[in-house]
Amino acid sequence: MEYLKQGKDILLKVSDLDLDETLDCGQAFRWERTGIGPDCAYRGYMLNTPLHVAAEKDHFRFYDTDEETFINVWVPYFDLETDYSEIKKILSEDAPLSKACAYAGGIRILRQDSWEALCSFIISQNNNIPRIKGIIGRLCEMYNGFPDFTGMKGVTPDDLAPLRAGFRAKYIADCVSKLNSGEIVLENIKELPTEEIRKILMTIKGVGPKVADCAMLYGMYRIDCVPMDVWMKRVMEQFYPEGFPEFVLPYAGIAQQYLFHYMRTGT
DNA sequence: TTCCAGGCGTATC
DNA sequence: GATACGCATGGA
Repeated sequence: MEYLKQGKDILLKVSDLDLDETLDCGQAFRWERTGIGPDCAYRGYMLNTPLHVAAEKDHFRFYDTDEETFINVWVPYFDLETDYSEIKKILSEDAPLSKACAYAGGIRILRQDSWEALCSFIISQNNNIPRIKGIIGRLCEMYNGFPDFTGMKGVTPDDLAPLRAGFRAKYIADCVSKLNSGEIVLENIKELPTEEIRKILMTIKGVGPKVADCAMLYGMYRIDCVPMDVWMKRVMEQFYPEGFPEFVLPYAGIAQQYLFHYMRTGT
């Protein structure tokens, strides 16, 4: 990974990054493609830090981005200091994973904010991606940006009716309540063993194993977590009835992302 | 009209 | 602990 400043923009050179594969593969819901066809560009946010990013010939252009924001926000968000070539090399020892990596090798795991990821994946349950985006979009309209949970203190399901989140409104309210009371402190539990974090997150109404694993994988960078949705269950039944091979386990969450995308959009 | 969507809570055995 | 069923909403 290397970058240079060009006027107000930052130009990034990095391998193993495809904006479509990374920003539009169901791990984050606040990115909109602005480019037409091969002219690939996105606008979106990490919490309330905006970004307009475009893929150009041999680099990515981060429009109107100062160096401090780039280093502190976007380098970790896009996981730019992780060598995905090396990880793919390891994973490709396995046949199905080799295909999945070749199919969409530009996927990266986005290191999102823990609260934003938790809230987003509570909304994601039994839901489709366009509607998830709609609900989160209305949440941001309601609070003039993605709210911090402290800004939602005392919120009731009725208050959230304009989101049209359906039965998920009461889950969001319970999550907000537990975070504001201090019953759960995300910054603290981040450091605990994965199993303990999962158990704590699952005390929130509407957070089961799948949502908890998404919150950990995307919001706490626990890349050993494998969110088991309907697609991954099919993958596991079909290719890994005995579970992943041992050498995959440390990167199982990343493997999951390649396989999930391959299963959903590939052949 | 019916079915389904990156699940989960609840009831029941 | 395993298995069925309802759940809000909206698009196909």
